[in-house]
Amino acid sequence: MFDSRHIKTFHQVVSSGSYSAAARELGYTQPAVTQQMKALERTAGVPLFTRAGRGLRLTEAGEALARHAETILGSLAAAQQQLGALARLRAGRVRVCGFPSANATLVPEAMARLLADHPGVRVELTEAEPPESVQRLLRGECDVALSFSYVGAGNAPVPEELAEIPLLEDRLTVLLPVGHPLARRHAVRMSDLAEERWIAGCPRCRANLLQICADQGYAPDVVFSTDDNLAVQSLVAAGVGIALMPSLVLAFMCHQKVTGRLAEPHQFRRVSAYVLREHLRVPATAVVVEELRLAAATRAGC
Amino acid sequence: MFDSRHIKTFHQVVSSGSYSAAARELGYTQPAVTQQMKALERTAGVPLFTRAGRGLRLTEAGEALARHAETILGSLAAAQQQLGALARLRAGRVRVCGFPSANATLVPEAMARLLADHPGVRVELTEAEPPESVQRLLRGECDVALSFSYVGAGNAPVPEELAEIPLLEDRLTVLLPVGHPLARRHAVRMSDLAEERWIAGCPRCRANLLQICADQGYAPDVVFSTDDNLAVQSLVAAGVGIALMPSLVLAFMCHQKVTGRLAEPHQFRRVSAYVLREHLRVPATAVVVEELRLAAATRAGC
DNA sequence: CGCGGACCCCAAAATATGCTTATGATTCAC
DNA sequence: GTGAATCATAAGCATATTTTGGGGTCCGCG
Repeated sequence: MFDSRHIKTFHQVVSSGSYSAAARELGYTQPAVTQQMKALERTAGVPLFTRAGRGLRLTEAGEALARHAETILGSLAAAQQQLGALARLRAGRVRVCGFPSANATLVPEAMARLLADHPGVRVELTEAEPPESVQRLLRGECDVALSFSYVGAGNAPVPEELAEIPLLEDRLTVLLPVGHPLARRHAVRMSDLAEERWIAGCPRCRANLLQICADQGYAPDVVFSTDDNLAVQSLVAAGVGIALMPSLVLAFMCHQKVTGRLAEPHQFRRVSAYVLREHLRVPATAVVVEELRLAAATRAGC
Repeated sequence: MFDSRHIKTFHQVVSSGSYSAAARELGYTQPAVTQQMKALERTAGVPLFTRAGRGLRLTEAGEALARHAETILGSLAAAQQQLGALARLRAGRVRVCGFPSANATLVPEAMARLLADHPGVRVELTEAEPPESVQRLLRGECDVALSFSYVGAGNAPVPEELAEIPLLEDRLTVLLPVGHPLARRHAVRMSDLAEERWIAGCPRCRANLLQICADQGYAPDVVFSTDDNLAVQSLVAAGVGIALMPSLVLAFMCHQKVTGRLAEPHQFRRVSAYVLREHLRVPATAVVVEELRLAAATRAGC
C-alpha cells in the first residue's frame, strides 16, 4: 500500500515542480525526496516522472496519481481535523450519570462553566441512584458517574480501574415544618428527635438514618420512604413527618413552610465523581470532571 | 499527519475486534500492533480505545477515526487499483508518431496484436516524416517514434537518451507501369534506368535516389517530387515516370497498372522505433514497442 | 476453585528504514 | 566557459519498527 508520507511528498513535488523545491517546502533535504519518490515508484510499479532537462515531467501514471493524491490527502486532512477538534475540546460528547440532587445542583453549575469555556462539548445526562451509576460506568454506559457515600457506612471498595474525584462533603440537615418547636434553633440534635415521625429517602439514605438514630440510642419511626426529594419536602410541609436530607437538596427547596436545620452531631455524605482511569485521558471527559470539581469547590460551604 | 499503515492496522483492529486477531490477519506480531496503535493515539492526541475486560471498545474519537478510515483506505485503494491497471497493462495511453508507409502497414498490424493481448491500452497515432518524428519524441510530444534511414547516407547520430529498436530492413523496389519493357523481370538493375523519367518521394528518399544513381554513374531525370505515396503510384500508373519505393509502400498498392520490382543491387532502408530510454520502463510503452518489433519480424521477408 | 487459554502490556535487543552529508554529473543561462 | 541549479548516488548515522521474552488479568471449563 502507498505510504501517506510519500503521497504528501509526491503532491508537493508536483505542485512545486522540482524535488529540491519540494524538499525545501517540507523541510527535507533533496536526496530524501529522491529516495521517497523512488520508493513510491517501486510500490506503484510504474515510473511516475520523466526527466525533462533540468525539470520534471509527469508520466501518465504520475498524472493519475496526482489526481488521486488530492483526494487521499483530503480525506486524511478531514480525519485529522475532526480528531483535532476532539483533542482541542472543540467537540466531544460526555455521558454523565448522576443522582437526583447533584443533577439539580452541581451538574447544571458545572455545565454553565463548561458551555462558556468549551462550547463544542456536548453532555448527555442520565439519572441513577448511587450503587447503580457506578455500575453503569463499569458497563461502559456512561463516562462520568456521580455518587455519594455516608461516612460511617461500610462502603463497597472502589474498583482499581476507577478514579475517584472527591467533590464535596454534603452536610445533613433536618427538614422541619416552620411551626416545629425546634425550627427556631440554628441546629438540632438528633437525640432530640427520638419521638418524631420520619420520612426516609433512598435506600442508602434510609440505612444511614437508621444508623445515626441507633447511635443516638433510638429507632426512628419511619412512616414513609421515597426516592423523590420533592415528595419528601411536600410530606414534611404537610406535617406527615420530618426528614434527614443532604444540604444539596435544600438548593431546590420550594416550600415556604419547610425549613432545614443542620443536624448535630455533624453528619455528612461524601459526594464524588468517578471515571475510568483511562478515560481521564479523553480531553472532553477530563474537562467535564474538572468543571464538576470547580463547581463543587465554589459551593464548598454547603 | 497520519501514517497510512497505522490507519490500515487500526481499521483491521476495529473489524477484527482485537489486537491479536488484527496482528494475525496482517502478519504482524501482537506487540507491533500495540505500538502502532499507541503511535496512532499519540498523533491523534486522543485515546482511541478503551479496555473492556478481555476486549476493546472504541472511544468517541475512535469511532470517528473508524469512519474516516473507510474513506482513506478507499481512496488509497482506488489509486492503487488505477496504477495497478497501468502497471499490468490494463490501461495506458501511448502516443506513436510514424511515417506514412509504416502507419499504413506496420502500425496497424502491431495494433491488432496489441488489442488482442492488452485491450486496455490506448494508442494515439500521428504522422511525421523521419527527422521530425524523433524531434517530437525529444520534445515529449510523443512516446514512440518510427523513423527510417538509408544505409549509405550520413545519418545524424542517435542521442544518448534514446533507445533505438531496429524493426526491419525495407528493400527498395522500382515502381513500373505494367507495360514497361523491364516489368517482366523479377528484378531490375538500377543501371538500366538511366534514361527513365523519375518521380521522387520525400526529401530523404529523393536524396537517396540521387545517391544511388550517382553510384551507377548517372543523374536521374526527376520530373516530380511528392511526399504522398499514393500520388507517386498514380503518377507511375499515368506513365509520367518510374519511382524507387520501399517495399512497405507496395502493401497498399491500389493500381492494377503499376507493379514493383526489386532493385539491383540490393538497396534498403532501415526502419527503427525510437523511445526515450526511461520510457521503456513504462509498461504500456514497452509493450507497444514490443508489438511493433513482433509485427516487423513476422513480415521480415519484405 | 484451580487451571489453561486468550488477551494485553512492558522492556530490551535486533533489524529496517529513512534521513543527512558529501560528491558527482547534467542542464541551462549569462 | 563559467556558475548556479538540478537530480543521482554512496556511505554513515539516527530513528523507527519489529521481534523476542516475560508478566499480569480476565474468562470459561472441568
